[in-house]
Amino acid sequence: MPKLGMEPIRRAALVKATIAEIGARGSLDVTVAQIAKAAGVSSGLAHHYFGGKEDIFLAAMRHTLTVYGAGVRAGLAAAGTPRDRVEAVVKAGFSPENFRAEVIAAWLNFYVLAKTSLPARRLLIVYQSRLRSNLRHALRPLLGPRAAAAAERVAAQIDGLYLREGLAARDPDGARAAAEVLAGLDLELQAKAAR
Amino acid sequence: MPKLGMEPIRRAALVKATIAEIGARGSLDVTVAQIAKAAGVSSGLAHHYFGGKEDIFLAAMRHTLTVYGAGVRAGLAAAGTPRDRVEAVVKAGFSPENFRAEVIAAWLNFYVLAKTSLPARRLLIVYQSRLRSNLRHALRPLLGPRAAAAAERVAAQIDGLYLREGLAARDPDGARAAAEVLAGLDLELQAKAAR
DNA sequence: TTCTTCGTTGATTGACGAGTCAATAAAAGA
DNA sequence: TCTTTTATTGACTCGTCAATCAACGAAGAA
Repeated sequence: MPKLGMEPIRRAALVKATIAEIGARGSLDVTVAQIAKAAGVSSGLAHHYFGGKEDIFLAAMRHTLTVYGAGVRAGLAAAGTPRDRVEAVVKAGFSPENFRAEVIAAWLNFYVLAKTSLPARRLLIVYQSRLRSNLRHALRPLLGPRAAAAAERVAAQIDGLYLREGLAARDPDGARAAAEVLAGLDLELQAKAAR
Repeated sequence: MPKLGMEPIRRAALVKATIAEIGARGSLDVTVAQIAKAAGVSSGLAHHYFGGKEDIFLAAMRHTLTVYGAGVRAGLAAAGTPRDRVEAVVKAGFSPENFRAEVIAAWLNFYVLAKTSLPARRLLIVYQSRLRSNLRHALRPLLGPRAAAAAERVAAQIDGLYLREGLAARDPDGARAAAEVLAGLDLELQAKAAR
């Protein structure tokens, strides 16, 4: 059986299974055995490729962050105007890829993990910093010195909408959430114009 | 020893200890034994007065919600102008009483619990509904038909700021967070005025 | 005083789960 | 062919923790 080079395949399968299981059970108390089973391997193998449970979660977290980051970059690359750039950053967070029940449940899990795991906390802080940085840069041409404060508000809105959606899924495609944040953005622009 | 009427005292002590332990450990994996010890009683007693661990958490949740609700009502009662009413609702969430590391950690815990426990989910939904309702009513005189959308944005900002503060405490008295939300509120008012 | 009820303890049980380990099997290399 | 390396399993160990339970002490009732 053992064809060589299984490692990346297994790792990917386990990461995917981790997010899927968290979402499916709706619970964050997922056991290694459950994850392994969902990935079609034994629990021993999960420990073999990852050091332990926390490493599995961290890998899932990195994967989620990577997917999100790729979405942001793709959106930015396709954006023409500054306004497009802002929309790209906002919409990346609410894209069907990221704004799914499983992924949102995983995010919540990461916040919990970050309470006790230093690497997890670092990862989350990196994400938050990037999100704010992206928003600031995209908003700068539109709002000038007001960009920083506006970025904070928009970022908080995004996080808050994630939390709400995680509690009671009612916006499966994320369209409403994105529209809501962009409506808030328009307020920032109007306030600037009114000066 | 047993003086009569211990039940409410013990329940209160256990609820308080629950929130304190969650905050102190920084972890949401708090054991009944830890809570009981912090409350100065045995683990058996915790099971005696509450049915089980989940009931203890639910009681702590209800307590947190009650404290928060009382804060909102007190603020509203002291508010004169509509603007004061909005500020009261916002500031209640960031008052030193509610916006403490322990309480924020407890909130995160409740969100996790809500994923698996129906009563917990219901309680959180009640809270969210109340928050939005309070904001809508307070904003109505200021924004008219725009009040509902503005309330959603403000509520999302509040939740998002809680999440951020829970990750890396950097705003111990909540002053910055409250100011940030109120700055967002001013945008809503300016946009209305600019029509 | 005797009985009942409330308050309280801590040892115990039973379940569950993370992580280990010895064993097996298949490919690749010598 | 023989050996080494990689892949894989599942039983086992060890610890933890929620929940139970038998027992005890103290206050009030009869």
